[in-house]
Amino acid sequence: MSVLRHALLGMLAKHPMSGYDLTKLFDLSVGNAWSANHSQIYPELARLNDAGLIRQTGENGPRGRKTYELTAAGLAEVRRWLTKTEPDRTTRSEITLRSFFLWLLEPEQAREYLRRELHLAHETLAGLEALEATWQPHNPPDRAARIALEDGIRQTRARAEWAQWAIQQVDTVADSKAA
Amino acid sequence: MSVLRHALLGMLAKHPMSGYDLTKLFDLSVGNAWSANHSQIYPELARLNDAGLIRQTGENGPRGRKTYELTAAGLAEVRRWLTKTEPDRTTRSEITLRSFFLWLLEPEQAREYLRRELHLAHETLAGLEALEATWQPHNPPDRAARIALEDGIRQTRARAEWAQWAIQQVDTVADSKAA
DNA sequence: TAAAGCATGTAATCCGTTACATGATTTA
DNA sequence: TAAATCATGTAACGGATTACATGCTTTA
Repeated sequence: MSVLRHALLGMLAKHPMSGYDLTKLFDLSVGNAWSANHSQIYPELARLNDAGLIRQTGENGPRGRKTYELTAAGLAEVRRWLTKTEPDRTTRSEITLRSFFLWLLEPEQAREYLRRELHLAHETLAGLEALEATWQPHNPPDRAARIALEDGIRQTRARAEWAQWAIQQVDTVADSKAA
Repeated sequence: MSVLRHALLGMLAKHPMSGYDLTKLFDLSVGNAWSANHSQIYPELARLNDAGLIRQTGENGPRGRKTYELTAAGLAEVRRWLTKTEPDRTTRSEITLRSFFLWLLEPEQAREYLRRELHLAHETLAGLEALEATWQPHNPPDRAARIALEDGIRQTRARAEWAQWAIQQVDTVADSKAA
């Protein structure tokens, strides 16, 4: 059932990796869609190994590094997950939640909150667009990553535009009161 | 620290409500931003009551209904949360995560996945826009809810447009291979 | 040689979901 | 009178974060 399980299998489908590599990936590209800490990853890798969905390749490296590769059963399992199970589509956004309660603040405080979100969204967007600019996908995994990146860009842009719009709403109401 | 705690306080700021009412609210308006089950809400209300942030108003109703109202300390706490603490901005999107792994599927399976997301986003969008159309906010809480709703609309629209774009990407690659 | 980075693991705690459990009232 | 809805609670389990814990290797 678990998402992390299948995320790990999917990431190992590209090429063999260690728990450390996977942890770093969750901080970078994949991190825009899902995150996980090493403390969650290592035990899960051990379970996937026991289940025969991944297998440790050869020896441990000089620093105790363990590299895992996907097995045929593991690949079949990612594909089953992608085609036969429904993703959880519930979204949890603390940003949106907080906006429900902006009426509890002074207009200037509400504006401050929204301006900060606008600023942060712009920053994130700049980072993603910089990544996009240098991204010339020439193979299937990179093309898929490009599609995932595009989603991040569009979501972030939508958030920035929303914050801009919301600031105007607060301004309009504050103006009508001042008048 | 917890988000649920402050969500409950914020919701009770509008007017007194029972755990049952709050549970329903998490399924409706607020549900687009955050969700919670009654099994999580009831114990949390008991804790908030013990902490003096909310208070039970008068008697239990005929069906054992307990209505809670926000205390002055509770209101101060929501405001502190909104102005002095940072929201968690990490997004977890199983939809986006899965798109990283679309290269493991046949193009037609990938298209099917994206078409379904497109369809569902359109459905959600239609629902939110219908809500928007009937929403004439005349008071501060409703204006804030309108801002939150706008975020949901824009995020959902961005997701739909992304799915459309992604289908084209898959088509283009599939075509270039067929040619 | 000290700091930064590589590399893996376990334990405690918290949050969220699912399941279990009960009982009153309204409506068909 | 049976079903739907109102209404509240607890318990078990699983997933995620934070903290604890260790040790090697490369670089400044």
